[in-house]
Amino acid sequence: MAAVITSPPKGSRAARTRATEDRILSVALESFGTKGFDSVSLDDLAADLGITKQAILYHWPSKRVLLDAVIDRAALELIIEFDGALSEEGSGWSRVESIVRRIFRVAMRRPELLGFIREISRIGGDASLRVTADLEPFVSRATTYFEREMDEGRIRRCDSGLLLVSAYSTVLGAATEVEVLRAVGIEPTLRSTVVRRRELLSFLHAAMVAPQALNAQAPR
Amino acid sequence: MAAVITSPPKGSRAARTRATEDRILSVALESFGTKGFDSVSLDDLAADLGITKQAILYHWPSKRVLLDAVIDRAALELIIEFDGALSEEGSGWSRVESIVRRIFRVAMRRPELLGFIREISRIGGDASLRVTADLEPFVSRATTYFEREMDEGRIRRCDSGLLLVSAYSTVLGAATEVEVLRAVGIEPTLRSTVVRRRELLSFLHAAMVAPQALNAQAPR
DNA sequence: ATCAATGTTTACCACTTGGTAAGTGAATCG
DNA sequence: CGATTCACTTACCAAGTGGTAAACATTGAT
Repeated sequence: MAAVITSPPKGSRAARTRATEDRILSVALESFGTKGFDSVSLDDLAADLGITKQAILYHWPSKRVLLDAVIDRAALELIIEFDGALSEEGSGWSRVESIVRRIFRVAMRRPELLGFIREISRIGGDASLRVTADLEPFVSRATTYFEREMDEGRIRRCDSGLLLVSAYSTVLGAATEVEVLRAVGIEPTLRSTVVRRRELLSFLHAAMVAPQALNAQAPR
Repeated sequence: MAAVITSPPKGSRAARTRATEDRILSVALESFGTKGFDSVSLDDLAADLGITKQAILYHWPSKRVLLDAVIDRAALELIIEFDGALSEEGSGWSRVESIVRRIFRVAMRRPELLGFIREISRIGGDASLRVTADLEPFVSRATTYFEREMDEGRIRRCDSGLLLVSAYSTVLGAATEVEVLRAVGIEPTLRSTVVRRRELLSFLHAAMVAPQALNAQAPR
């Protein structure tokens, strides 16, 4: 996570540099996430940005290093999107529900972000390690949260890591398999998304909520 | 689905040709499924096969046409893997359970097959259309099956297409997100897979089985 | 005004890409 | 047996790849 938080004087050269780097990272994330890392050349990227490829290589010495920067940016955005959900008010289940809704919202509005994570998983190697490292604080926070919920009996006791990944992959799968929807003749509409989200919440509720948890209310 | 079923005389030239084409398709499916279509050059492919790239281009006029052939092969294998489950004995739920077990088995033994379908989804365009067309008979069969189960009250009534894709993407997600597993510090072992499959079956059971269905038994 | 640092472009390079053309040795067929 | 078809290789090619070098324009400090 190399992102610097402190912002330089507005309008300064440093600020403008950061702005173009931001623009590059943003377009790269979009392209890598939807088309795949190898399918996007630096020339493609530069053309999309209205600059030359050498301008990109000025800011990062190679395409591979640029990818690392995009990974950091993607992880940061993911954490921003989801981390807040962990701090929200409410009982165990309602917080889970809130996380699911967030993931669906992200999957609908920023499909390239989740697609990018998936792409990184496929690239494997150092890229995977990097995203793992970047997301570690969030994962650790989520795990701790689940553990506490279990301790207090609001969630059925189970392996918290497994629970996290099950929930993640389930939601991600359900939220992103748009092409599969098309394969069965369903144009992905808002309505079908709502239906599937409701189904999914019911799934998760059945799987996670401890039977004796009376402070958690079943969905639908 | 251009695959010819009739096999020519064994040992004949035509048979040997079909054998190398088979070998090429097999390696291409493996490579495209794990590394992605654009990440695998014809030279890479040929090197893996111990032949030259022009030998590949002799059998298919372009990389894109080869992809179509690989799509057909992947769809065929998928159908072979799953279609039998629809014909199996048992009540509504036990058949669903059997399908889920099959998908998990495929995800464990042939990850590149599911990875390839996902890759095709990302490529989109004609490739997606082709896999859609190839899988249509199976999808239609599965949908019909679900409709009948609903009519007979063994599965809760809902949109059968949505049910199919929900089940598919949920299972696929849970079965294939190995890298995400690693991200939360879980080395994918046989045990963790078993646990996740059990969780998932419980998910699906809750979502699909009609409450009044007494002939269906809840898992675990 | 000057000058150095900075961000970007033009020009270029070695290498890889998908694809073509022509040649070659073996199997098949008359 | 000889001609031919077939499966494949060697030899190329034009376009595109990531990356380097150097020229160039703009900014900010002196």
